[in-house]
Amino acid sequence: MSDPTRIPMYHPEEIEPRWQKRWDADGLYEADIDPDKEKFYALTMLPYPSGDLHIGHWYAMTPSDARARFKRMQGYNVMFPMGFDAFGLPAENAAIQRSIHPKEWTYSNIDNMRRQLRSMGAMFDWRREAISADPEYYKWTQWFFNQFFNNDLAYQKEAPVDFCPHCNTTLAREQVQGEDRHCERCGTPVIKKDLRQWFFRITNYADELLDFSEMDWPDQVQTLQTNWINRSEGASVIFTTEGGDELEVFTTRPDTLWGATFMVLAPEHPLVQKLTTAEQVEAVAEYQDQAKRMGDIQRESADREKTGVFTGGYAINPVNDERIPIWIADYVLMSYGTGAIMAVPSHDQRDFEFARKYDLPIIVVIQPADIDPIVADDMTEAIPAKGAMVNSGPLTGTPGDEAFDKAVAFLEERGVGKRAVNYRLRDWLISRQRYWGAPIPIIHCEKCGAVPVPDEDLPVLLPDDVAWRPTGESPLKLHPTWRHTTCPKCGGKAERETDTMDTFMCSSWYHLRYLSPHYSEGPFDPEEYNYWMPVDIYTGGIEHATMHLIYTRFFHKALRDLGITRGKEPMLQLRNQGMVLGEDNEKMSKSRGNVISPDELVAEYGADTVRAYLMFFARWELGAPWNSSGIEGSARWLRKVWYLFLEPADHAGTASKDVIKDLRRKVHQTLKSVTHDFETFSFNTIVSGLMELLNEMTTAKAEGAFGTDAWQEAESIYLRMMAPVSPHIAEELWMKAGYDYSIHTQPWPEVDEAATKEEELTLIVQVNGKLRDRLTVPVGIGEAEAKAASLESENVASFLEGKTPKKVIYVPGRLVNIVV
RNA sequence: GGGGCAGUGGCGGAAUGGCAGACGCAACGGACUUAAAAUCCGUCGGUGGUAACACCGUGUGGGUUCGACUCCCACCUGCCCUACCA
Repeated sequence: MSDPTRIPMYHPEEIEPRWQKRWDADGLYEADIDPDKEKFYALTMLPYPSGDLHIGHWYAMTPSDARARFKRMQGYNVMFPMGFDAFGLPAENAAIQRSIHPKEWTYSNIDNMRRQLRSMGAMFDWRREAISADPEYYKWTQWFFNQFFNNDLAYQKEAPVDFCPHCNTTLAREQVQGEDRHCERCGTPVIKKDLRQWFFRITNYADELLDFSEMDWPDQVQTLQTNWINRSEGASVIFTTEGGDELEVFTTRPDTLWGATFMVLAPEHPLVQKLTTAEQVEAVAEYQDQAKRMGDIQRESADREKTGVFTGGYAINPVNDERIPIWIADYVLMSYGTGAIMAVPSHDQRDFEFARKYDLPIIVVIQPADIDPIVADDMTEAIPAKGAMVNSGPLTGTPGDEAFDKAVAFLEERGVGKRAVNYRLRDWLISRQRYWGAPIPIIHCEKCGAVPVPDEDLPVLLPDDVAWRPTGESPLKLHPTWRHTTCPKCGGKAERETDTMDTFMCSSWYHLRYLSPHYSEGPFDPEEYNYWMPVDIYTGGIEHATMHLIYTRFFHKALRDLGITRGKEPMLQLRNQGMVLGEDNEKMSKSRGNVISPDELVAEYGADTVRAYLMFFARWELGAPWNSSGIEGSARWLRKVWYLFLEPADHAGTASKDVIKDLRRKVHQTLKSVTHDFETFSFNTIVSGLMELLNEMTTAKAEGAFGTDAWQEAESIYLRMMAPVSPHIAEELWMKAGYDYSIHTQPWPEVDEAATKEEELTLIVQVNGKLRDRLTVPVGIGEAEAKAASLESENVASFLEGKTPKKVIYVPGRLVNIVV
């Protein structure tokens, strides 16, 4: 088909850099405020500068870019920025391994990745690039800390916190993962340490974070966040120890209060020492030691047999004044609720196991209607089902559906408890004992306490000359001079906070820095904010559901309450891509040797082919294993497109009216579906639709359509449809065809609805729902006509076997179903 | 233990409740070529049949419906999240 002597061959390696240079020089993708145009802020998660852009980045960003381009052609003023999340543990760990300064390592990686990102041919507006490790960026990260500190959203607290012994730093609860409770970054199981750390009051926003009503976010992310926050409704109840101390517990089952036969405290509970009697001191101390040694990993495995020790102390059950023993056991966690529970063995499985093991009394107080009368001594497991209250003093007989409310009312009347809500969400621990992060802008003064560095003194610069090897202490503490300063309040001798901030703090607001990355009057230029915010579409991986995506929502809401941002949510729409696995169907990793390098692919096929394949080869939200021969299909597609439009045809202009009509129909039908698929993120069917149209156009060309008006229309529409997918070849062919520069500033083509209409349709004829015949009939066929034609079909007759149809169902334009 | 997602040819996948398997990859047969690559034409879910065609077929079992890959219920398998959460 191709004759290289007549037309140039398709050489992406020549075309792509040429257009990238031209677009760059022309500022084609620079997005500025334009009050006459509707704005569209398209955001994709910024990469970590870990060295190389991997195929996962391309997979995430290419469709995001294509859709941003599509929106632009639709007439929106589209901003699509890019930057680097440059602080944090991985950069530092890698730097340690290689003995290079983290700064040097990070910034040389950024240079490399910026080059790789440019090779994608994406419409990033590089003027808006933001790098979180730049002082002009982290100045404002620190400023936000001050805002939080000054408004009681940041506080310091000594607490048992998660500590990664490999990374030598504390972690937020969200950054501890999996059954073995390992570090999100390095995979090492964490340990608990008692440390004084900085926290943000994200729990103030727990309820608001559960409200997704004004967002178009995937259900899955909403569910993950909802489960993570884990709101539970119940009651807080005040028990009193015999020593007169109040012992508050949280329960979701106030209706079982009369069945509480003992209490259990976490071994670390502050009241334990006071409660313990002389006889029990030794046993309690030993158990506490043991619990401390064991750590959370073993403690929290539910299948382990329950253990515990009696303190010797007693409490009074406030609903019936019963005297019940107080135990300690490691199945009660200090980090949830109040670190103390009332134990109702009859209706809670854990309490049941514990009671059986230590021979504690079991009293049945709930009798579900559909279960035989429960006898405590015969129970083999707890009965957690709701039901009518029994053995419950004045509330005995209360039906199951009223039990909760009545019990709470009873508590409130007596003044011993109240309705309460508890969350699993913990406050966000942001202190890190590492070097490569934004210093927490606090000065500790003996007289004045923790004093924020005045805003005008920001940024607190990270010193370069630091021994940044991790020791478990902040490296900044080891710097000879850095920490020594004077108190901004009293002028006395004082010391800087030496911990740095969690890098998730930097990434919680980067979408705001893109608005005006060099603005010096504030974190962002309000004028830019007013025009561009909120983010219209945010794309990225779902692994951030309970980390970045919850932090950034909190950040926005907290800032809104401080008058800095506006609106309920920062990102209106979210879509998550899946993962590209290795060809062996395993996660890509260097150790497995199954990593696919985008640089090599670009060198071999060109960026346009890689882009097209990434959009085509899987359902975007699911991902799939890589297939290195599959990409040949996309390469073939682009080659075919190239020759389709450039290679002259025999019999040009001789096409019949029918060929022209069919061509226009297919073009406009494809335009309709491609437009729809861009809107709905169905990227794979965009490419398959274009491939299908190519096949049809190849036939039409052979039938003489080349050179006709309809052909020219088809070409113009085809190139514009493919421009978001493969921007370089589209531009090249567009210019070769003699249209105006640039294809990427052209309007999205309009569907000619009339042209999409079929004249004939295939009428499906079914007998009892089974396909028996296909009839070609005119589109305007009436019901009676269609039914009659179907009944006349010979195939149908053979299946009717002379029986009379009971019913004939007609679906206009589709089918006739004959029921016998 | 709790929650979520997924299950369609050898593979990736397509299908507003209405022709299952579009499009592509791989494979096979053929054309072109000294040859290979590239390109082009054709076949390509299973069983039976020379064929026309018939029957079966979207993880399993039920249900709703004239009609189910699609909706509902239960289950199986895989992946992900979460977990003594009181």
